[in-house]
Amino acid sequence: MLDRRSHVPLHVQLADLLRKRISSGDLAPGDRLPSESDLSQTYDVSRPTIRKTLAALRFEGLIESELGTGHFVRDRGEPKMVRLRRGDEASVSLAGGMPQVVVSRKDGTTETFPADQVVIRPA
Amino acid sequence: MLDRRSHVPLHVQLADLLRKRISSGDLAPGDRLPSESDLSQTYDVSRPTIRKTLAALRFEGLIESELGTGHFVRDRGEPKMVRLRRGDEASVSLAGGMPQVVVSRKDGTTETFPADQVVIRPA
DNA sequence: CACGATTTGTCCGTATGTATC
DNA sequence: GGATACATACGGACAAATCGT
Repeated sequence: MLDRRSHVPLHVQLADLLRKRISSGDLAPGDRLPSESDLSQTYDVSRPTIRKTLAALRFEGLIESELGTGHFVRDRGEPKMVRLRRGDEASVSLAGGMPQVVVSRKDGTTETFPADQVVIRPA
Repeated sequence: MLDRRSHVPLHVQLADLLRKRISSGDLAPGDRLPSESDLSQTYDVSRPTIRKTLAALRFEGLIESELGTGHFVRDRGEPKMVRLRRGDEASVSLAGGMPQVVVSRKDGTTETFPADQVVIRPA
């Protein structure tokens, strides 16, 4: 499972492992992950290490976390199409919780979208 | 400084505070931030809380951390301009270390850029 | 409705390793 | 060698939200 002698941090190893379980379908969208205590026991690492792992997956948009309930594999719908007209521009904001794409329109208005669900196209 | 009675987590309050010190120029590019122990004392929070704050700023590209040396305000050059022609599309990848903008060209080639230094424009 | 169990969120303290000066 | 400083990992404590009894 995890290699303690490796110089790769445990939370990174564990994140890779869980990413594979998700992409393979072993953990499907909507599924609840084992609780942090369970994960802590089965992988024999501390809860802070578990939480660091889950924080990374949450940042990547792979899971959602609900207080008092659990961590769930996210259902990623169709990527939202964002079209840029002449004079518009888009950038990525990493501030705040989740990364977001900020679109500044020619008329001065701005829109924001979750960065992991956006495809940007011209026209 | 920090409001302990607020329901906003301390590391979030502190991150906001440091972001302002950076954007205001109080902390200029190249400057070394106070050590984690110093910050821990001056803001009267634990070192893990300090580290959570600095990790956020590092992820946003605001600071760099060097082992054994300190945390430094990053010198952010001009944002790189990425132009999208018809048939091109751009998306954001959060997997791996730093978020990146992936541009898929009409001809099948792809380019990647650090997400925090990119402005996307049509044409 | 009340209570307790479960689960995540936040915060603290500590220890060890390693790189830099 | 010694002091300083960041990286990783462990543990415990309490709060807040949810759910079943």
